[in-house]
Amino acid sequence: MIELQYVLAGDPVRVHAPETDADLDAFREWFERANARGPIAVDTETTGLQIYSPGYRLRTVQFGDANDAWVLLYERGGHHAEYAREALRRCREILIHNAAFDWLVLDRHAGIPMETLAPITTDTRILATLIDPRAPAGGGIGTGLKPLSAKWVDPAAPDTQNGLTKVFNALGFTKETGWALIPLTHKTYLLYAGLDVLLTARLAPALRAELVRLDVRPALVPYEHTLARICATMQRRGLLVDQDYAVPLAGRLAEDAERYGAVAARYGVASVGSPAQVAEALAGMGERLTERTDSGAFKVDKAVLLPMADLDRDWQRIGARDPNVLADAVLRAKRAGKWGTTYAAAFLSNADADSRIHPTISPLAARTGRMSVTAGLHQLPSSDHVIRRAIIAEPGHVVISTDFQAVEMRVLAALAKVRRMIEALSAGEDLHSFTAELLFGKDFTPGHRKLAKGTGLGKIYGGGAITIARQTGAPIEDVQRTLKAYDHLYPEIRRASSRWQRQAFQNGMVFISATGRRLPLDRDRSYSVVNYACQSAARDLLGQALITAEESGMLEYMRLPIHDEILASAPREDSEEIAREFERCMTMNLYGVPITADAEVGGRSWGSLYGAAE
DNA sequence: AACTTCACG
DNA sequence: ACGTACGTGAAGTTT
Repeated sequence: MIELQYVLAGDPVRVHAPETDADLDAFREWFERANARGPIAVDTETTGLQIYSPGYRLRTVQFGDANDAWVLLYERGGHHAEYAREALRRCREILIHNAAFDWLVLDRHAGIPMETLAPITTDTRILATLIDPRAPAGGGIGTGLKPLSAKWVDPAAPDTQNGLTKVFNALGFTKETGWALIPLTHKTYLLYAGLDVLLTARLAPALRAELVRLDVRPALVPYEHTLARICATMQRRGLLVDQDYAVPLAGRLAEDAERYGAVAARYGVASVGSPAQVAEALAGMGERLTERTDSGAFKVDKAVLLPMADLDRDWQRIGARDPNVLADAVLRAKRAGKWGTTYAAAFLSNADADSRIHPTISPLAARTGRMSVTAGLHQLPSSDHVIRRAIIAEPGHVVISTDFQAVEMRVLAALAKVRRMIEALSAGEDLHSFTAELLFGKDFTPGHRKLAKGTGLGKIYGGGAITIARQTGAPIEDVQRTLKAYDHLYPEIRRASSRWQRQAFQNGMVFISATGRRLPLDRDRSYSVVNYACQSAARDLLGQALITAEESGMLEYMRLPIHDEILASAPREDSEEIAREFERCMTMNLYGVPITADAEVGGRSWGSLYGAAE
């Protein structure tokens, strides 16, 4: 037995790594007692983060309570692996920090189905996020094990991840390769593996006490754990990449990027990704750059370059000036480059041996509670079908996309009790048309509706006339007039904004959402409370829809949540019926305001919903 | 690591 | 008193 000592918050703690069968029996004895006493903290060490990549290995499985950690050398197989699996099957209650990762690792590499662990798991990361959802960049301490342990367990608790990186480097490995290459019984590796469960075990009661102290709605805890399980199930399933389509697509886009890059090079721009080079070359051609970035450099983004290339926001010729050839080349080179690398090539490199992408779906990611998805799948171009065409439904299936209709506006109407909005929505009216008619009369144009829509969204985001004008393309005077009329028409929005800001100020700059979620506000932009309230409540409507859909047996078809949409893959012959079921699951009522959903049944590829042939 | 840009809801 | 676009993930360049 390898035995290591450490001191946490003044208490001596022990890390044990069984080597012989007798050592493993000692583990089993400890486990039986600890398992009867209370929750067991669980963690794994693996060769990396790409759970579905070939050659991926589960190296250790750790079990622990507040004082003892046991690091089982799973990689050695035999009894080491058997004892770990047996313990996992026998656990009554477990604590994991960021459970989805370990669920999926153990599901894939230890044969422990996620479905057996999820119902007995408390995820300390979920608890921490319900206390403060902010990332360090957003002003919070973050939800990593290190910062949380420093705050709640021991300010001197080591940063086990960073500490290991240093060890890796000292051994001649890198941050990436070290996880796979470090000798299994390296003392620091075992110590830190053990500390992670000791810290998690100590974190859980502290976080629970804080949730009680802050009076956070208890129902949020099981709700978030259910969503974590549903999202992890979708992650495990993954999405199919059409290799035969994606491979040539990546090549074609790379060629396009190179061709347009060569044009830019003729004008002195060696690298189109360098704003400084682009700005200098454009200035040298006599173009006047006026907009500046936060740091004072000249801005040369798409909004600046499109008009210079005489293109509108849809890349159509305006006919207002001679197009600047460099601006045009930079725009095209950058778009082809981004689409090629961030999407097409990434699909291929992210796909597993079965051509499936398993994006990390974080159900509780943004400070508003919104979900996030990796591998670019939340940001695929929607203006064109070429990229989405590469993602396909299962063989014999078609793609179904069901989305809420104008959900954030409906949420605003419900939360701010906007009388005329509620009346219109209850009568089944199209909200933006309704607003346009009230503002511009019966003969309002599609442009008027667009302006009404842009102003409504601007209201939710907290935008001003200038920004809304830039977004909608409408003249500033029209926008200013519409904004004024909007306030007159729906006075409850401004009143709710003031009320919510006041509530937040009186509650330590934390707004409590409709579902009881804590939403910290930035003091200098408290106006954003309207956005936070709407975005957060809309996220919880999607969360509820995911849960309802699972209860209706739809989970096997679900592939991805996308803020106001559920993407699914379903057998072609049942697709219409399943689409109607998704609509039912997403149809609900928020304080008397109908929340409605609309399903679209496509062909084999996601691109079919964006104009692709199939 | 910071900055800039670009893709989405 | 007035006005402020919100939230993400990913890639490339510069420091």
